[in-house]
This record gives sequence, C-alpha cells and structure tokens, in this order.
Amino acid sequence: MELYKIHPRHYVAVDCVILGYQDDEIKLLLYPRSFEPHKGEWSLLGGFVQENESADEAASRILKQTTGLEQIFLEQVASFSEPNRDPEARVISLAYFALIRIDLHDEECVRENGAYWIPIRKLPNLIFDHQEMFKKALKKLQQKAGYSLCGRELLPEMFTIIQLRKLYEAIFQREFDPGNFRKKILSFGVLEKLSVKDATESRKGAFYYQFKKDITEKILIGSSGFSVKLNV
Amino acid sequence: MELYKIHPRHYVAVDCVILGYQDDEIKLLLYPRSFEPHKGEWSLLGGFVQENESADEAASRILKQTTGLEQIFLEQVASFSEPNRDPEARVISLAYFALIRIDLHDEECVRENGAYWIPIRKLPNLIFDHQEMFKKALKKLQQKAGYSLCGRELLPEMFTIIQLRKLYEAIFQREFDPGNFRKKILSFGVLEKLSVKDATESRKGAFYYQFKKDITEKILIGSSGFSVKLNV
DNA sequence: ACAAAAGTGTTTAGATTACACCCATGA
DNA sequence: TCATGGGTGTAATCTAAACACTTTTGT
Repeated sequence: MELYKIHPRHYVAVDCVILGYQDDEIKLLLYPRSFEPHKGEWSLLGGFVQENESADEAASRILKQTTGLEQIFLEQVASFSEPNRDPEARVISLAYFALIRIDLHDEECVRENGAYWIPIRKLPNLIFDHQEMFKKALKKLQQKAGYSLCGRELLPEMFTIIQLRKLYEAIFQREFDPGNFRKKILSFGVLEKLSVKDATESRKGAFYYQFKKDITEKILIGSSGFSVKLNV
Repeated sequence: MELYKIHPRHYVAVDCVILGYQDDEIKLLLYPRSFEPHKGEWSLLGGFVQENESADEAASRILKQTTGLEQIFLEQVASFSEPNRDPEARVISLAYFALIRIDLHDEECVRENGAYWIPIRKLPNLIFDHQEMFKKALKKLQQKAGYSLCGRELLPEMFTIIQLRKLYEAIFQREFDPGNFRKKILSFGVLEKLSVKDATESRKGAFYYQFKKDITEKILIGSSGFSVKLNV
C-alpha cells in the first residue's frame, strides 16, 4: 500500500455508445448534458465508476437507468485518458458500446433522462471526445456484424430476410445483392422460416424468420464487404 | 467540479503485454514482481498513470524504461476493473500490447529490470488477471496479423519468406503450405526482393526480402486461417 | 551426382458476383 | 391481368488448397 500511495488517483467514468435500429437506420441514444461544462450540448450517456463496482457493472447500471433494459449486449470499446479531455477535472473514461432493440426499450426511462434516438447519418457535434468514442464503436459494430449475425441484438423476435438485409446495409452503409444475401444468410442454417408473412411491404408478402433456439451462434462474415462462413 | 467531487477516485495502472519473436517462437517480456503483494511471482511490466500523462503515454514510458525502445507499435487491449483484482488496493488497469523487434531492444534495460523473454508456449502463472491480459493481447496479435503483415514490427529489416512464414506459424500455432504462403504474400506487392541470400538454412539459400519503402501497408488476411486480400 | 531446401506450376473444389428469370398476390 | 416486390437458378470469375514438379547449391 505504501508503494501505491505515491501515485495519483483519478476519476474514472464510463460512457456508453448505445446503438439501436429503427426505420432502416442505425440510431444512437444521446442526451443534452445537464450540467457544466458544456451544459446543453449533446453527450453520450455516462457516469462514474463507484467503489464497489467494476466498469462493466457501471456500464450495465447506466444502461438500466437510461433504457430500462438488463442483460443486453455490452462490450468495451477503448479507454480515453488525455489529461485535459474534460476541462473541469481529470477524468479517465472507459467507452462501452451496447446494442439494444429499440422495440423493447422503456420509453419512459429514455424520456426521463431527456435522451433521444438520433440517426447516425445526422449526428450533431458531441462533447469532449465522444465523437471518437462513437466512431470506434461503429467500427466495432461493423466488425461484430462481420462474424455474427447481429439480428438477435437489433431486430425484433421475428423479421424478414429483407429486414435483415436492410439492417446490414445500414451497418455497412452499402447495398447487398438481395438474392445473394438471402442465400448466404440461409446457408448458415441458423434461421427458421415461419409460416407467417409480413404483408406491409408488398402484395406478395415476405416470410418471417426467427433465430433457431438452440444455435450457439458462430458465424464468420469476411471483411471484403460480405463473405461469410459458418464456424462451428 | 462540485458534481464530480461526490465520486470516488481510483488508482489507474497500465500493464504491457510486450511481445517479440525469436528462435521461431513468440516471446513475452515478464519480470518477477519486486514488491508485495505477490512479490517474486511473474508479472507483466506495468506502472501507474501519472497526473500529466495519458495512459498511452504511460505505456510508452514503461516500454522505454524496460526495453530502451521508442516509437514502437502499441495498442490498447482492454480495461480491467474488478474491485478486488489487486488485493492491496483498488487499481483499475488498462492493458496494452506492444510488438517489438527483439534484435533491436536494449538488453541492458531488460536486465536492469530483472525481466526475461519467456516463450509463450511455456508461460508460467502470472499474477492477478495478467494471464487474461496476455490471452486478449495474443488474440489481438492474431487479428492484426490477419489484416496486416506484421513482419515490420517483429522481424529484422531483411528476412526470407520462410522466416515470415515461420513467424505466422508461431502466431497462429499452425502450419502453412510453403508454396501457397509464398505466392499469397508476394501477390500483395509490398515486398522487395534483394539480391542477397540467407545461406544458413540450406545449400541453395533463400533470398532476403524487405518491405517496400513507400507502402502504406493495408493488407487483409481472412479469418478462416489464411485468406488474404490487398485493400488499397 | 545427389540430397535437401527453395521456389514454381497445375489441378480441383468451393465461394463470390452479377444478373436473368420465375412466383405470389392485391388491386 | 398486370405491376411489384419476393424468391430461385445459373454461368462467369475468383480464391484457396493440395501437391507434384523444377531449380539451386555445397559437398
């Protein structure tokens, strides 16, 4: 302990890049910061790491507070530790990224926090280095989408292959050939065709699918854009 | 500031997974911890983040101290923040991983720190969660090797294709077909054949290669093991 | 000349891509 | 019946992988 005492201690915060999917767009949960510095400017949802919790736990806590959801996908992005990143005091921040199903989240919670879902195509300026946190999180999402179908985290229980494709097009900001995409995805054998159709988009209607219950999801989608492999 | 003051502050450390390549093996720089707790047990090289430095700077500082090298490849791995990971006091640790050319490092420095290069195949037990840090760093190395030839970081200026293959075999712990590996690597067009041969391994001798000077190295090597693509 | 490692070529199987075409349905 | 998106089939192209073969050189 003696040896440790000569070293400084720092505030440690977590900031969450909370991403969801709605109306064919990836959206980010932001709120106008409620205190100085930079009061009123857009900020990620964050908070300080307390004595008896890990950073992961702190991030979960914040997620619960702001969306009402538990047990959702959460992953470290990076640490941000420039001495002056927060002009008020030295705060070392650990960025997290979360994927949530907007259809499940608690709108009450979100409204209470004054938070909004903002489409990532029209992102406003964010405080501090939050823009960079977002960029890194988006890159992580693209990576993740590259080796696992992230429909489970972002789409409703039932969805059409077309909806899944639109999700992937939103994530990668490019188009995929409808026929090839469908074949590729179905070749993994992780989706189950239902007998129900979504008739809102066309006369013919598109069949709904859902993830098979027992699948330990391990899928590889290559980097070049979209080349996929089933791993286990 | 008022708002921040109600929150606790924590010691923040960096721990470096310093990897090198020698004698056809990936090696990790470790030292027997010189103070309690766990005095004498194997530990990564680390230190505390000071007032006026970022964590990246702290990691660079530690690297300089222990290997004598500057400007070397260094990347964040993850944060470790379990409240009791260090039994002595709460320390939040940011793990880094570094790749260094063992042929360049300062042996004096290493010896002064009582550090040793340990082949990763025969790793001893490490203190705290250092084993986990190492595992994550190794995974990162494999990822990195998957999209960029990391010969620059780990091999001497000049090397043979066979040496590069051995490096990849050490990183991925599997063998690659010599012919296919050579063709793949050379197809990137980032290596320059020299007129000198390494005659130590065979009568015929293998030509040395070096990285072309002007290359902004962007290579993709797929995940399935070894499928590669030139990106730009 | 021959052994042994360096380096080249060839063949096959599988994946990716582009795109033509058929299908089901409500208006 | 026809327009529209949903869904299937196929041929051309590219890539990975296995492995046979040729080259170079010291002894």
